[in-house]
Amino acid sequence: MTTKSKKDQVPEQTSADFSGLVPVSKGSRVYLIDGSGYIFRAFHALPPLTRPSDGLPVGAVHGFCQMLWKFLRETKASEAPTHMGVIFDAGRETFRNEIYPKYKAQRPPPPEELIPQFPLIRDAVRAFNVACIELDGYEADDLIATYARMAVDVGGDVTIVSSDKDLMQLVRPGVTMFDGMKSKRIGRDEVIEKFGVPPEKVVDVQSLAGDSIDNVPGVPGIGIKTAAELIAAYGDLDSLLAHAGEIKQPKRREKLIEFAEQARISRSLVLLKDDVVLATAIEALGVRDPHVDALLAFLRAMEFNTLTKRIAVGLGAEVPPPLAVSVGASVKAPPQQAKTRDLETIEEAAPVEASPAAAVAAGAAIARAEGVDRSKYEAVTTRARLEDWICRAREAGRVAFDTETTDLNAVDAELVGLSLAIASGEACYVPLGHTGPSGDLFGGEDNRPQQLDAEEALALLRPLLEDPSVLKIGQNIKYDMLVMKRRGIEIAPFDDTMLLSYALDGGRGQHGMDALAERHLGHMCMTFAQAMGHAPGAKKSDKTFAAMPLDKATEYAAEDADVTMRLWMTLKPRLAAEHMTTVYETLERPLVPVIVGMEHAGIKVDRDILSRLSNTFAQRTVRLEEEINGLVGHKFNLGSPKQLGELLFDRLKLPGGKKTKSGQWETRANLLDDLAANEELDGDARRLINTMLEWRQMTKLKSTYTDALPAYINAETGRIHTSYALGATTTGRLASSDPNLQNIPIRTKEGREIRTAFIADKGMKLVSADYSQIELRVLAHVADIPQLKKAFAEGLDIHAMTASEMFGVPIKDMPAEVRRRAKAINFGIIYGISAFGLANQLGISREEAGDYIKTYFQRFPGIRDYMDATKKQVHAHGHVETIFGRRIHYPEINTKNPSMRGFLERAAINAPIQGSAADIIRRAMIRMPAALKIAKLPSAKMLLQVHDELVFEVADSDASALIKTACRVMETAAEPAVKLSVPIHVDAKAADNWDEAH
DNA sequence: ATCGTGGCATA
DNA sequence: GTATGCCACGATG
Repeated sequence: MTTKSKKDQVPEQTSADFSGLVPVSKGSRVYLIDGSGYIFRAFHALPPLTRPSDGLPVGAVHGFCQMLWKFLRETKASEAPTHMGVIFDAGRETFRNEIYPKYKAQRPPPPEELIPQFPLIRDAVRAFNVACIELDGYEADDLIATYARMAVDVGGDVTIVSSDKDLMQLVRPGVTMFDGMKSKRIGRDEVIEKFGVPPEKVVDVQSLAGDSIDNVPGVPGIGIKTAAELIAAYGDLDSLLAHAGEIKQPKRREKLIEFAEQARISRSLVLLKDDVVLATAIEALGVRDPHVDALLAFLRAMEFNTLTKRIAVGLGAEVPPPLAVSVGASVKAPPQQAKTRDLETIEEAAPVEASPAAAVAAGAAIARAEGVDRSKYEAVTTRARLEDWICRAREAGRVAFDTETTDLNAVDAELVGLSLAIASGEACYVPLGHTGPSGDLFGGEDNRPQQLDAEEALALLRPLLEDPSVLKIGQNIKYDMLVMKRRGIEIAPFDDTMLLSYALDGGRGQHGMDALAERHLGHMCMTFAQAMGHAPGAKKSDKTFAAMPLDKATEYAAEDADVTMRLWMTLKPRLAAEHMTTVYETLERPLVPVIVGMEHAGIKVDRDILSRLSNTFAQRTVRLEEEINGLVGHKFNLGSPKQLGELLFDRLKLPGGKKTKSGQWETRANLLDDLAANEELDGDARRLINTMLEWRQMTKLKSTYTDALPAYINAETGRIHTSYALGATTTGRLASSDPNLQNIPIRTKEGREIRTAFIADKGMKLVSADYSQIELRVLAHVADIPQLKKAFAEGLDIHAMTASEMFGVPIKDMPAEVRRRAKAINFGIIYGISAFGLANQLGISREEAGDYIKTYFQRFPGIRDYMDATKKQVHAHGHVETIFGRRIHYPEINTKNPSMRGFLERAAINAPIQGSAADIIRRAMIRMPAALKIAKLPSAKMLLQVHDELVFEVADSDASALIKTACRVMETAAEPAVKLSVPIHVDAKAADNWDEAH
């Protein structure tokens, strides 16, 4: 086993021992590569390139890989670097924006094609096994300055690979720059040539000259030439400004006096910070050999055929076979050499079929090679052992991570322990908060098992969890991110096996770990009950993870991390092979931190309002109950549909009774409504039914909402923190639970009262922004229905238009009933209409409903075409797609059971419509935090999503600005990936509570 | 305690 | 007719 041999080389485990870390000392040759510079150059200097199979833009990734490979080869041969790192800018906002808000403010956002390539390029760096470094709040240049200083301090030799003039201030003895494009060293002389002053005065010159690209103001009218002249004459900026009055030229003198402060601000912007507190130690930059398999798999997945071969040959590795190629993948990069062409031809000739691609097979094979052996897991209880695991995670560049807590609800959960896995079968558990076997109030303390102090362990783990060069892999990592966020740790970068499965296999089953382990690894995970069964504690409620003995906890927890790592190895390669990278990278993964923020924020709820409503509902319930008992003459359980059905249809022999499939009398509200409308009924029976309906409404509102919600108010925050499931629905919608805040009543007056309990904090407003008719608009677009598109373009009442088109009634003074029918039909269309369902909905005969549908199809023939095409597609391929490429599978679609098939066909018709709408709001949500930041709305927080509605909380004074930004983001969310052929409209309103805001 | 069923809240 | 989650009941273990 690799673990063993590695450990064998390290006889002692002490806190100072970081196997794999290489200290920097005299003679070290440290290479710091300006990653962002590389990216932009790769992007702009090279022609655009898209991945043949799915059109994902990958030009910058390709150029970057090419440049990095060339650089690695050349320097390895000539200069033998000892340390190397690629350093990236982390985000738009840095500490410089605090000094000067306009810094880099006018810089346009990166081109759309470049955005999905940023994470891929980081993946590439990791695959090359080069340290991949970034830090929130700092520019790459500051990190480079810091590493350079550290290296020089101990006598190392630094090369900064960049041609950015902003880095020239760092040149000094021991530090040179290298322009990879021109293959030219930049030393002291070259800096003097560029700036007219030596490197140590570059900052002074830049402070005067400013920089229009970065929006560094400088002093107007002074460029590099003049600045250099002045600095040469006066020595430095401060002396110059002190003696500004002595300057001969009047214009120059006045400007220097007037803009002295601006020059000083400019200096603080230009001066690089060389004492950043780093997340990645410089020792971790030690040069390592590439991960050959990972690198080649990555290049294959990107479909860089020539580059894959070139690098495979360069590494002396076997050229991996190409991935399974789909129909559209015949376009290949032209071969560059005769020799390459031969290889290409051989590859083309090789049989390529729909079987799993080589990378996929390889990943799955490793994941399954050895069965899960719980006895091999380690319980980590010493600092030294934890440091060893962290170190190995760093070396591997990735780690599966899982937390164990006291509660399934992440905002209430207390951390009990966490597990790590570095490779298949290599996993450990770090207990932190176990109470021990007799976990009662009195004896618990003494029985606490020996374990690391939580604070100490987290302090060691934080740099790993936040290390941009180590990928953290989780299963439903949203949960772990929330738990860690509450301890001040932001996990990044990450992958989520649940979301990988969701993107790949939506509709093919559940995406929980147990289901995935069984499906992909043939492994049955230990259940919580199994592990817990061995713990003492009479009451179920006592059985939290904290009480579990360490041996069982280790088996259970480490297995989770092990299985997660194996699932990642199985699923991640499929992403590229099955062309789901764009879906995962643009619709799934980026949503996780957004949801984490929303769940963390929660929404304020007024306990008193709910309690008052509960009382009102209780009183009304009692009165209704008395009335019903009086009418019936004896007591029965009103909440039992069985008893009610027997009363109405067996004893009172009321007409129109229908049975459910289990033989019970049906007593749904719909049916009771019809029953009450029946002329044959006497007054008492009618009163009974109507009272019963009212009783049901009252008890529903009370039990599901006003009684249940207060229990969810978090004691610390006073707010309700719902949980959003990201992989629960087949269509791409989110699901809300614990509590479900996506089904808070709105239709009835009494129900809507409940919404008044959802309030904004003091000095704040709630803003609700909702898409108008989003699904019908999507339908108009995907089915290409001219009348619908025209109606939306003109802002007409869409249901009235439908009614007018179908029944020939003028829109003006249209009877409400006519419009209601048209509305029902419109919804029916979205749901994959059937005469049976429409008849049910409208309370008309099946024949009449069938006629409506016929008329509808005559007036809008495109709808029938769309439905037929969708059915054809799903039968032929077993899946349908949203407009953004999300796939929804229907593996059972060809079932012989006709009613089942009908159901699946309707679901398949609905899925692209509901799913595309879900994707649109996902895109809006993903963009929202950055948009709020740019719009300078730090008080605004997104709190809730209700399928076509987003709820925000914002300072009173910013409400109207938020409405503007939120609407813009939501209305343009489909772009630029898809330009809809209908306008998208969003309504938004601010108020003190959710009822008034909606 | 846990499960299936009926019923009902939302988009 | 689509997509969810939660409640109470009543039968099961």
